[in-house]
Amino acid sequence: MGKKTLEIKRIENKSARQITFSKRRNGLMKKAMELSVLCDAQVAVVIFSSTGRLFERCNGESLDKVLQRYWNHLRESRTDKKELCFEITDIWSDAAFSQLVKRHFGVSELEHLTLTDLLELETLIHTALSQIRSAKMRLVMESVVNLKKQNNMVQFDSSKLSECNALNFRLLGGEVPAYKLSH
Amino acid sequence: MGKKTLEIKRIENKSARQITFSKRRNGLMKKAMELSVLCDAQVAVVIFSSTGRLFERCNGESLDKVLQRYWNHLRESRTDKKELCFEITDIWSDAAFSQLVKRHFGVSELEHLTLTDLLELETLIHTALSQIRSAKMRLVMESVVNLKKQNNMVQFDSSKLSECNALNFRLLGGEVPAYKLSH
DNA sequence: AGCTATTTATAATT
DNA sequence: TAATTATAAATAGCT
Repeated sequence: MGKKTLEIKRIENKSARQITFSKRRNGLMKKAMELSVLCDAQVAVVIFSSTGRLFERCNGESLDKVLQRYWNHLRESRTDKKELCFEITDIWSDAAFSQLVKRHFGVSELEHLTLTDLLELETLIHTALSQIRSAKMRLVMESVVNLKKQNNMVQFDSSKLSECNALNFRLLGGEVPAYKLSH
Repeated sequence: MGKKTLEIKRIENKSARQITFSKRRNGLMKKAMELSVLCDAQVAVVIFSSTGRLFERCNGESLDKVLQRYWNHLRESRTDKKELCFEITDIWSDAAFSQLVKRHFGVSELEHLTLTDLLELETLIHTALSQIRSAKMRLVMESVVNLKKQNNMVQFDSSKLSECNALNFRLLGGEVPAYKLSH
């Protein structure tokens, strides 16, 4: 499509490659737009240049939304594989969690969250998790100190606290801490 | 690009639209491939037809990987916004969490996870969270029963357990449960 | 960034 | 549904 047929292989000349990249990138984006309009389709294009620059294009809805749809598509096609050792639970059955989402994003359906929302949500969850763990750790440490003082009573509750802490570590893949509560 | 210039607007005739979709989709995918090879770029195309069918194409690496890169790109460009009320913490600073990832996916760097991995990870986290919460709840309930029996001692530890439980609910957006431990 | 000779993509048709 | 053809669009090489 030019004065000579161009063989489809990496253009070695750097500036020629840069020019071709710019021209063809525009062409691709235009065609993506045309396809979406003509055929009433959702089209998303993500391009990273060799220098790491990001270019994105999407019709109508945001790229987030299309990729969210892709994401859900993956999730659905994956559920029958049942690769996980845990049972798959519906996260929306957890009232506290859905309240978190509702408070932060004002929606109650996962489908209404965009990729950006999910990123934020992910950060929130991780932050909450680590805050919970460190706070819990602090409380347990305090308990250790206090229990050592009152060593002979309250055995039941110290074992419960210990159990509770160990559970966290097991579920999240860590080891039970060395300073086990004595009983 | 045909016998007549086609106006870029939705093709109303359904079968004509279907034919154009098929042709132009192939054309777009071909151009995406050419761009990636000629210019050494990563190109990902995601198309949903009006009937909901998914078509995807990506050069070399998997689509997952490119979208993962897009994902990371979003994450990076978002951190300076500081929209969150929580401080943003690096999830990899949490040893227990990184062990979970290492055990399940065999990698220790977030960048090596694909979208599919992240989906699995997300499920794992949610499952772990709800298991922790329900287990914790059960332990607290047991404690209530036992503490009521031994009502006059162990005040310190019952308040700690209560505090620990309340913390969970606050961080994760729920309400502190009604059955507060007495002290 | 523009120009133009060609190649490529594709709309209409079969 | 696949193949053909006439034409529009994209673009390689230059400037």
